[in-house]
Amino acid sequence: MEKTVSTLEDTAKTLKLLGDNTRLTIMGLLKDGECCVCEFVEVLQMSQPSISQHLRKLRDSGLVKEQRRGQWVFYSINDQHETYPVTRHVLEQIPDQKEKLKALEEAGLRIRCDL
Amino acid sequence: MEKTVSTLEDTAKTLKLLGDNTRLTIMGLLKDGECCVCEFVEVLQMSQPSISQHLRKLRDSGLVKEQRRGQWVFYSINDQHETYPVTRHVLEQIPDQKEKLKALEEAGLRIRCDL
DNA sequence: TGATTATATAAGAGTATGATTATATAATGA
DNA sequence: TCATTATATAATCATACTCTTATATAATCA
Repeated sequence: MEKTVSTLEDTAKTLKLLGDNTRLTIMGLLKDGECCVCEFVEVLQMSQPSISQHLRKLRDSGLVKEQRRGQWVFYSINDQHETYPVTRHVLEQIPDQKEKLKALEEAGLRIRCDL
Repeated sequence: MEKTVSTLEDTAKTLKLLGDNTRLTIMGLLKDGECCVCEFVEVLQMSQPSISQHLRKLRDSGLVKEQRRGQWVFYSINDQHETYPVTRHVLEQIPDQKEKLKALEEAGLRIRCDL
């Protein structure tokens, strides 16, 4: 039970970022591990630039980390972020997004990159 | 430990509302009990219409309730709201706003309405 | 090297947001 | 009833947001 109180301003900033269906879904997908951009595009059925722009906001704020592996860029949740406790709790309160990834996997579209 | 999972959309809507410094401060003030509009105006040092508009958003979404008592309108947190668990957790993670109300009280500006 | 795949960035349009100013409504009290 | 106090609403404006389209960058592979 961590009592890491963040500033009100930092918290508001994080909540604003999470307060968008697309970004909240992205974070929900990342809850179970990393994903690469094309997976978000596939799951969310949105244009690649739109996804990239959302990811940039999440990355700029530090909520997610990115790591390039070959031609892919993988994103993951930054659990070192100041407001991570709030983020994690939020992600525990929304419906699990795992099935969406499972559907991807069954369609053979899941990226398994072991570079 | 309630596991009331709300829809992702409802959660995003709530987070968006909380993701604003003014509204998050308002909710933080309400955490310790009801407040009336003029108290928010005083504490936040913002114009009355601006505060009213933020309160309307919070009320329209159901995050807060309003109750008129005489010439004052008191607002309080609606703990029956679908996404209340997330809201409460968020409010537990931000710095306490009690001192601001205490300052009001000491200045004789706190409304004690017993209608 | 050139073609392909994955991702990022830039520019533009349409919409939403949040503040201000002015005004309306509601309750109180002389 | 009229003036005052508290609050809500409407109109306006500047800014921020999110999407689309077009293009740039980066890595891979033939």
